[in-house]
Amino acid sequence: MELNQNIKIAVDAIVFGYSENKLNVLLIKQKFGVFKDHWALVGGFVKDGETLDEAVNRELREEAGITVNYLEQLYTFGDNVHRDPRFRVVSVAYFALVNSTALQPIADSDADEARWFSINDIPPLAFDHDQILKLAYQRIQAKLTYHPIGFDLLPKEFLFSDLENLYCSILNKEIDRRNFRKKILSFGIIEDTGEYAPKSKGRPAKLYRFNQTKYEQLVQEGIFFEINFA
Amino acid sequence: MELNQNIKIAVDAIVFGYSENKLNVLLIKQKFGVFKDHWALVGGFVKDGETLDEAVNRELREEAGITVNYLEQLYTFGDNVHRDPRFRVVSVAYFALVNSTALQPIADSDADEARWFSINDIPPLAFDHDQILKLAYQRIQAKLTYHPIGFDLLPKEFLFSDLENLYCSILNKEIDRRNFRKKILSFGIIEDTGEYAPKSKGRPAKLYRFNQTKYEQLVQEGIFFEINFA
DNA sequence: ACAAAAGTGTTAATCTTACACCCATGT
DNA sequence: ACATGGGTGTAAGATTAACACTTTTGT
Repeated sequence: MELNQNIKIAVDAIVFGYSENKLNVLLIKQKFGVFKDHWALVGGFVKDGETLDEAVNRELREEAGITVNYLEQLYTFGDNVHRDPRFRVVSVAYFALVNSTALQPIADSDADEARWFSINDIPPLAFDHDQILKLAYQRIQAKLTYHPIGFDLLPKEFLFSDLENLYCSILNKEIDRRNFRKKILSFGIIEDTGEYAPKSKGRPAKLYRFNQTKYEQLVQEGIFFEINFA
Repeated sequence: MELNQNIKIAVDAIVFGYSENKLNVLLIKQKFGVFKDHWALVGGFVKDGETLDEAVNRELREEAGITVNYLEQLYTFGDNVHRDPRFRVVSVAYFALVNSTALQPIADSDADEARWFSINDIPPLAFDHDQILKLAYQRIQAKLTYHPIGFDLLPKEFLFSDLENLYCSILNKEIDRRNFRKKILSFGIIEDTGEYAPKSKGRPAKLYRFNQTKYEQLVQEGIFFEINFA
């Protein structure tokens, strides 16, 4: 057994947020190294006694002062031996969603700067992070069509039109409002709060909330949340 | 940046094969260490200059003398810090399929022994390999219902009933033969060879083959191979 | 002629799609 | 009264699900 291995292991997180009908990605500016002043995903090396999950959460806290709502492993990037110019690094990439209310304050940041970028306006990224982001974007699109992850991007109470716009803007397509509403309501995982949105233009809109308990119950029963529409 | 990291990186492969209407998994007997004489997945440490893909393929060759038909990354196991009792190992698990004709000869094996086990008759496994196998089994079941991976488990020419049995036995359910045939044929990715199977009992059965070219063309067009049946 | 596995169509039920007008409020 | 966004139903079309008999061969 070759114990003389010289490969480092890192984690990276693609954090998606949603605000003002736009999907955003959290990036941090590199402070050191070849990629100094380039934007990059949140990430860093795993500590010896730390699980991968712990490492991601720690980096999210340290670099961006953020706690995420949803976290899943995305893919492990280790087929480009020179993805990091310093030495060989294998990176386990994670896919994260934050509630839009967490979008504003990027506190505790020990990175030079941490910012949200619209998915349509991403600067050149350090390392192979553009590739990782591309995969994450595909994942969020695919996942949205068979799992109700949209709620992890919205505030606790939201309008039906928010949900609708979220689907439209992430999937980049028009959807039929009536069919969408019917489908989502048919799952029975969101409920009317009885409240109305703060007054704005037009007819007042009902506020809805996601019913986590009901959701878990349905998952138990093996229900599949497929959303097919135009 | 903490360069003083003491974590090793390994790859493991869950190799599925199919023969005599049974799904099989390739296991090797451990030669050394705490788990000596336990069965384990094919796998080993990644070499410094080697990609993860190369590492898996090398291990498959060295430990089992096998070349696989389909290989995809499954999941990276790194949340149990003590999954290997010797030191910390993060393992990138791969999911592989081999054509059933490759099932018999396990040549070149530098493992004490390498054998196929029926999925229903798996011995206790070393490390956390039972957990990895469980995930791989879920993956093959899920994947079968939306991707035509069954062909990577069958010989080049096969009977419709082989394909039917493959779905039944992997998914553990009865299927309606007529509806199944209709669905599969509707994709247009398999074709009649014009040949018939070696004579056996009953009416002679046509031999079919998978049309890789047509398949890729359809993927290009964005067709989704969903298979829903009883 | 019979046993064994292969091959084949139709119908009802369900789900999906397409589509347009009224409602409640603020200005 | 009108502008704005919210809320709602129905009918045609497509897909899925349920179902059993005939064909071809070997024995």
